[in-house]
Amino acid sequence: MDARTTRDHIVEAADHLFYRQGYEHTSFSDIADVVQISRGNFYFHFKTKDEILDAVIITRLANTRKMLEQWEIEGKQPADRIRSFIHILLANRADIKRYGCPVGTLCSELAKLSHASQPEASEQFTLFRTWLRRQFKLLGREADADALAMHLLARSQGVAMLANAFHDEQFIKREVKQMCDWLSACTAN
Amino acid sequence: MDARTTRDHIVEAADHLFYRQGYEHTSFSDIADVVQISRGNFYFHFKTKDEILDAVIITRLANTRKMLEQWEIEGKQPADRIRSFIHILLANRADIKRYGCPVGTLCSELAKLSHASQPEASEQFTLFRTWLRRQFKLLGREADADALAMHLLARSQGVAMLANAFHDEQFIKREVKQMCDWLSACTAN
DNA sequence: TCTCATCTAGGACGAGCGTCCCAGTATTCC
DNA sequence: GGAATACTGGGACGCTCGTCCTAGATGAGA
Repeated sequence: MDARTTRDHIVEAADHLFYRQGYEHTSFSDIADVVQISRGNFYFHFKTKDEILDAVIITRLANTRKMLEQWEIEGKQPADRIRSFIHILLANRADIKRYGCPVGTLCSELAKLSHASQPEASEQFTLFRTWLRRQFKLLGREADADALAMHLLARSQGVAMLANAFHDEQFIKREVKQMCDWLSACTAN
Repeated sequence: MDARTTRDHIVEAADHLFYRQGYEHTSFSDIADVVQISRGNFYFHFKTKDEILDAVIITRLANTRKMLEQWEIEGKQPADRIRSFIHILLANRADIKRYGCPVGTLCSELAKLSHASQPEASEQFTLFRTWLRRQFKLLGREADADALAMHLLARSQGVAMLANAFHDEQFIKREVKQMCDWLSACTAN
């Protein structure tokens, strides 16, 4: 296990814990326990907790970019691609029910902490927003593409929030169906 | 200043700080500083931090109930009442932009902390849900009243989340208008 | 084999946390 | 006026936190 992999393990564990317990509620010890290294060793890889957060955010951004590219390849029609976005709610519904949306919950936590990395966390929303906007433009909705992208983002965030609050997976399914119907109506226009 | 008012001041300050900084990030000292009492004195009124949280939630629930009753009186038509709900997003848009929705953010924070009071925090959503459901029933949407209530709740949560992430008040205005249009379409059906 | 950079474990540090105690001061009621 | 009660301030407690130091292990290249 060389330096890179140890570092990667730390980031991976931190990513996992930040999502499930929140950033502030996760301590160095928590992460060290998961990775099975001493807290002292930890310091060699990351000087501060903020550094870990930044590394986690960078990783998440990279993963999101990869996922969006994949959707772009897999979905031949823009509508298919947008449906891929909508369906992450279904794919991750068990986690969403328990922990909410990883993007949204981190953003709002960092906002309350007045944390310097809040803008970087929001960047993940921007990634989705830009990508969705492009798809809607390809759908012929040049004029209101950004508004549609934001609208869809907001709806998925709201669904994640309530599914978490009520611990209700069924609600996700119902709303996903509605969003797909809404998308079809958009295409028809 | 008798016991009741001091206690009320503490709850009021805690409510304020929990919203702006989050529950975990707010310390006894933070609250004591605002209320201008010593931390020792604090202990006389509340034995634990959880007790304060419970008091804050109870206060919020009471305020919400009062607000819903008020809307019920002011709005003659169910659609007017539902519009009152939608318009809190506008009325509180400055705070929402900076701190998100007080209900949603507390719920998701407590969910991550696996806090015992998470269900009580979610109760606030239930209050809105039940109230909205009744209004939709009065609108003649007996069959899908609950789904409509949840849908509207989710949309407002999503709007609050993104407005906070992007620090965008304008987005709130756009989405509020859309929600009102959606409501009109519901009535027309 | 020796050297040097990389990596590790363990623990020290100062600070802040939630909690708790207690001596002292008001206030109320007989 | 005295006693009981309600309330307050100051500070102690044990703990965990993020941070930081350092001696030693490891391994690759000369």
